[in-house]
Amino acid sequence: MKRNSRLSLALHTLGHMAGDPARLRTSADIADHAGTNPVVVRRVLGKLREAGLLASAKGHAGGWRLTRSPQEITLADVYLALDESLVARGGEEEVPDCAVEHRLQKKVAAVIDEIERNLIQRLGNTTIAELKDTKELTNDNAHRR
Amino acid sequence: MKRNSRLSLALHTLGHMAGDPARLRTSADIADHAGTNPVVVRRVLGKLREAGLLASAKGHAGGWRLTRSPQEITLADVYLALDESLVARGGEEEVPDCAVEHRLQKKVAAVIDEIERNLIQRLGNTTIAELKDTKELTNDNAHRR
DNA sequence: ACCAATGCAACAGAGAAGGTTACATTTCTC
DNA sequence: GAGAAATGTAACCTTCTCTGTTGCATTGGT
Repeated sequence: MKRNSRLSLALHTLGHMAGDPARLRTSADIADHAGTNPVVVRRVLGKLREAGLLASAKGHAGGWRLTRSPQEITLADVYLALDESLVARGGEEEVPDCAVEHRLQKKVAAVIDEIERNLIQRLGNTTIAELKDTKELTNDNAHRR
Repeated sequence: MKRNSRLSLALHTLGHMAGDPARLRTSADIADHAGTNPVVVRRVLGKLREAGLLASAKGHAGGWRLTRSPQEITLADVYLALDESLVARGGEEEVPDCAVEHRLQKKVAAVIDEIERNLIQRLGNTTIAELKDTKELTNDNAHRR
């Protein structure tokens, strides 16, 4: 994994969870499958827990599971939960004294915002149920929300 | 400046050049105005020269100028010249053995590609002439291409 | 000849992100 | 209650990317 690995890791994990929602998975299992570290997994999945997509159980038989049906979790939910932006914003904080700079920032910001909304809307059209294992995928397109 | 500074710097500079296309500007002047370093300016503007948007003259009275009318240079031209991506792609090179990962990459890649095309199209609707100083901006919306 | 500019390579420094270790805490099982 | 197995979290290292900087060769006008 390299870049956007948080989002990739999150979606990858949720995709597997969607295939067997009952199973409780440990961060060690997940890290093993994803080729990364349990702490990294907990960092990422912790964000999803804050957003209410996952629940974690501490202690001996602890682990992670979905809190909703896979059909009710879209890629947009995950994207927003990580508050990542695939669309990179600029410095934003600097108020320019230069007129060109000022006009430029407004123009670019407007485009970026629109693109971001567009992105979220498109991500909202796919659920994590559509990522799970093939044999279960076929008879599942019926109950999309 | 912080992130996306190459694109910002490029657009900022071209915005000023659009206000007075005849004037030859040195990288030192530009760097001074933009609050950065002449070498950084040359790096960025060099990309724009490769793309044919700018010409540079070496030697004593050297400097930079536009090669086309400001109305004929869109933000998309600049964006593409820098081959930057506001939309961050993932690792791309890794071919996953995992079915979920594979399906995921295809889904995400499709969305990203569409967003990127959308972005470029929108950027193509604005020319650098629309960034220049206000007094010259008013009577200039007439000859948009 | 001299000066002022670009072109370019090499390196330093900051910042972000993943990876890693360590440890406290929780909870199940015995 | 003891111990094992899990999360939660902080601290640190490493790597990567990008900007900034220095230095120098080259070019071209005066």
